[in-house]
Amino acid sequence: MPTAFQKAVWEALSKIPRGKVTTYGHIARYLGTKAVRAVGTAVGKNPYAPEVPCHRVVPSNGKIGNYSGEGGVERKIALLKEEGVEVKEGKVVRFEELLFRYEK
DNA sequence: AGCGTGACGAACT
DNA sequence: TAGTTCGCCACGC
Repeated sequence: MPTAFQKAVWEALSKIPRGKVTTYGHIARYLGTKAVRAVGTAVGKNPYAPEVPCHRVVPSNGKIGNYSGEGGVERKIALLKEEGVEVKEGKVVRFEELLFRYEK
């Protein structure tokens, strides 16, 4: 049974447009919490992947971060590339340009 | 209620 | 610049 917090996180994920990425920090800010770790925990337990684009979430340093789904990080990178997000040497290329910013 | 863990972030050394 | 420390809080035990 998903908690209200997790549903909120997944809903935020679903707002990310194809070919873009966002960060855990942005999601946390959007949800009104300072605990990005809680967001990471919730995203990691996403049972709807890849229906919910959890692979479009990366750390604020522009790297890929982690992925609990099938194939791990490599799979995450493959999914991003298919959407037009370039990934080189474990990090997102032109990260700031591809960064999706939530509206308040 | 307390403790450890976690797909992180920012500050500090 | 890299590595460490602390903070954050949801969740399971």
